[in-house]
Amino acid sequence: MTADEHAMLVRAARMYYVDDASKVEIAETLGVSRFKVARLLEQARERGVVTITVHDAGTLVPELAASVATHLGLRRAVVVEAAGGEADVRTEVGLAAAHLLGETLHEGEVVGLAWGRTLTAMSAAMPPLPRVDVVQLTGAVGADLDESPVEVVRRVALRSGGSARPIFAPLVVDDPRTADALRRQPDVAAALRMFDDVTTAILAVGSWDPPVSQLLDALPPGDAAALREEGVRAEVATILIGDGGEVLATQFARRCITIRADQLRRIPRVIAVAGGLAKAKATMAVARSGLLTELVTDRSLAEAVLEMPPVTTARPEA
Amino acid sequence: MTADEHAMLVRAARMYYVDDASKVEIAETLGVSRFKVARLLEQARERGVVTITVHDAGTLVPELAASVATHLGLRRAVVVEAAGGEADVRTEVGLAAAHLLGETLHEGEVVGLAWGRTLTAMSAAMPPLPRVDVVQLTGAVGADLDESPVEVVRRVALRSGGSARPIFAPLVVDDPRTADALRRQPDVAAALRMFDDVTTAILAVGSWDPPVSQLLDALPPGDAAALREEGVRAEVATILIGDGGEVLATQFARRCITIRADQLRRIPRVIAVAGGLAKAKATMAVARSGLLTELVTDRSLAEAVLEMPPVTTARPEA
DNA sequence: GGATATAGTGCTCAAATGAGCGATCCGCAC
DNA sequence: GTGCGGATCGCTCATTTGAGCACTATATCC
Repeated sequence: MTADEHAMLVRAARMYYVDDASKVEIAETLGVSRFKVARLLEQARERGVVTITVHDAGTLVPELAASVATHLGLRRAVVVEAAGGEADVRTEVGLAAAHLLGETLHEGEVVGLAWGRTLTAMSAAMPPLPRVDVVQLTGAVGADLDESPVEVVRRVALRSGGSARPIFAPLVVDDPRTADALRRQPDVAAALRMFDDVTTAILAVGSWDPPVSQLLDALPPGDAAALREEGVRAEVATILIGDGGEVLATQFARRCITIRADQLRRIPRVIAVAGGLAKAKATMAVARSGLLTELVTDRSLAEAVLEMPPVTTARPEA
Repeated sequence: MTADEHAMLVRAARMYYVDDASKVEIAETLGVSRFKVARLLEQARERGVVTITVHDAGTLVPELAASVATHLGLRRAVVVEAAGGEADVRTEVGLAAAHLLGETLHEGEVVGLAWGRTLTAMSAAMPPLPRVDVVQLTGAVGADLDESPVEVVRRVALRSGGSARPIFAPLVVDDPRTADALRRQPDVAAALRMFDDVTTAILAVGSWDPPVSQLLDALPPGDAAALREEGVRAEVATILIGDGGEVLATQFARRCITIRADQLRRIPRVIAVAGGLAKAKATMAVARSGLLTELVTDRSLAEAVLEMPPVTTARPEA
């Protein structure tokens, strides 16, 4: 093909697709028949001079969602399309979780929130909610106020008009004694008592292998290495989980201000929010733990967990 | 907008743009009127759910080319669109240079070739050429055989069916004495004699500030620093040039096996090939040197040099 | 309640477009 | 020259599509 032909291809493509000119107009401008123009445009698409992309990020994939729910023994799953990097995936999955809450929360519920970048994204996209009370399920971590559990709780409560019960205490402290003392703090104790009233909990999934976890990032290297030795592969709300879904009762737990697995198990609705291939193994482990009732995720994670053996021990129906 | 509406938008867009379904078909599938479908598709484009891109890389921009030729005092300029990174720009500009040669070389010419990644790209895209003899204008540099001047010469000669006269000697040696000895080598001497017969020379432009030059990369750091001190800002075929276009006669030149500026000036047609914003200043300097008669470049470099003061000292007509 | 925007919907009719077809042109073998 | 693909071109005719308009539902203000 000559340079002239190519130039004509590009010119026709510009006029048709960018300037919305009709093929007849283009034909007149270029001095060729309208049929020629049609053939040029056809070629332009074949050769990749013109590319048309449909961005389906954010679209629900109900068929996949149904398979995933069955496969993981959950009452419901939500699967969205997501493209791009980790941050984009988090935004999409967070948005989907926000929508899910917007559509399914009932007035008067008590919502428990863990934290993580995905939940930060969720709280940022939260639509108006019915009046619910919101409680933080774990202590606070990290210096970045914008991503802290407190902020997540604040924003969700704001959208609902209900009360917010944050926990102004560190998630992990140096020894069990300090943790006990903190738990006795009136404000903290009030939050912990509220755990028994939670009707819907929202959790992010942390992966330890590969390491995609805000908790893991925040932990002192010594702790992280020791826990990994003990078989930790995933975590939700600072509850540590092994590959087979077993909840690992570690000394570490005594140093954390957070909800316990037995408490979480009594909550009627527990939603995990996690996207991206890297979190697939961890999400599978969490699903096996039987702590969850629902999952919000993206296509890549959904397809990955469907490749793994199904979860057989379903959580009892609510 | 609800998630359902969004899903419908995406679905309609997929069917129309990807599967080439008619709006009537889509209307039937989705159970809405064809007008609704038309409006959905309109929205899809407005909202960026559907994006249409016309890739015009490689298209000539004749208006710019004319301005650049005038501005730089050249007989001709070729300007192409190029998008993407440095490598993409080199490919496009190289392709344009290859086309230019394919269209303008005459049988029996003697073509002199310098080297550089742009010229490597050019030689890779070379169309069949009339029978011409090809001579290498500089010694060889670097370990990468694929990018060596010898390879460039070989490929161009191959496309034309004419003879190739490579220079199997290093471009730079440690002292002038060695260089002299090399220049007396029969094969090298034959090439050097051929410089006087060259009718068309093709040169890449090396930039020293910012540093975008294969020569600069290949030079010992000591040499490079010293030459930069002497005011070198650009180079073509190892001829070193200052900001004002002055050819810098350095001791360094005596250690190089390469064409001299005075020889280059006697060649009737000297084409520089260079693309990318980073090479704009260097290309301008080379243009001021009066060594060139033509330039092949991309839009970004063309627009950049048009922002600089014009070249007043044109090279005499051939 | 009633008047008035406002957005969304589906219609008609004319213009734009695609599918398929025969005409034409070119390169090549005989 | 003659005959034979193969490619390209522009035609007709049926289908698809867009522009503009009238209609309806909903919200909003008086």
